[in-house]
Amino acid sequence: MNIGDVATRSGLPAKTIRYYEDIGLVKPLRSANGYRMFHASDVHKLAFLGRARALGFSIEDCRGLIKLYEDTDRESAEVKQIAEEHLSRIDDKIAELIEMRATLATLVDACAGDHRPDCPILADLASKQQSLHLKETG
Amino acid sequence: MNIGDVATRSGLPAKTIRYYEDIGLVKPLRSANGYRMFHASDVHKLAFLGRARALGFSIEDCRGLIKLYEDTDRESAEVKQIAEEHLSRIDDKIAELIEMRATLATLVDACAGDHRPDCPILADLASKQQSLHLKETG
DNA sequence: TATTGACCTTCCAGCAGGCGGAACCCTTAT
DNA sequence: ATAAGGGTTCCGCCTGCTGGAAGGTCAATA
Repeated sequence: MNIGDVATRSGLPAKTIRYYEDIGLVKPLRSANGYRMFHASDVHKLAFLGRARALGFSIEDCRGLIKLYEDTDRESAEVKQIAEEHLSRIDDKIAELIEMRATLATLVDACAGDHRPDCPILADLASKQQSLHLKETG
Repeated sequence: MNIGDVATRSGLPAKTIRYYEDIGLVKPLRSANGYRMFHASDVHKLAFLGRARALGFSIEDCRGLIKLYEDTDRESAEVKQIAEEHLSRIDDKIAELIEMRATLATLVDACAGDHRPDCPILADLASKQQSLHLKETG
């Protein structure tokens, strides 16, 4: 089947599928006119990739997951490890964003947001000495 | 003052400072030997940028914030608006990550993670036709 | 004076993970 | 014959830097 069909069925843009071929995630054959020819299993694989990417797995993670997926003898521990590492990265990212959010929310709340020029947000950015959110540890 | 000093005092790598000059965030003069010459105010500005970046503001946000910072007649409402928009983006990102985390945590919990090949994580990625497809079809 | 070694300079390449567009080819319908 | 709607490659752009090569400059030392 052609790339357009595969795009529709897998839910990935054709551009992305070409890119995935570029980086070796899929290897479609070519027909006489140069068009990529995909198998049904490629649609499956691409949808798998789409879902893994939607869960935030990196391309390299995906490469590993695909490999494990295609190896029916793999140990589930290997998969779980990749997932747990990713989970941990997500947790770190969430923690980082929550801290950012707290600092920023404090500043936003402190700012009148009216016609006057006085602004605690800029004041804080300009001089961390009087920060409203200093880290006590670290 | 030379770029090395500025890097030390502002806390930004020299590479980053050169990049910031490239994109017009700072405009140091040049001495006879071609070295960049920074004012004390540049150190201040770069530290400002570093803190804004640490709060997750984009470079374009920073450009706006710097401009507002240097305009003593600006209305705090303008600053607050930029900050609130950013806060909203942070909230969206946090929500997205928390949802990802929940899905992934469920899968990780369901996976034995032992020597056996059976893995709910891969099973889910391989055939979850409906849930992650909803945003495109509905 | 020559030579380190630490500075500084520019430019080129690359990271993730693609997106947008140009320029062109293939197929089918009208 | 032509137009629409596939497909192809290639190139550059996005964010926000980071690393490295090749070379100029400066202060200190042997």
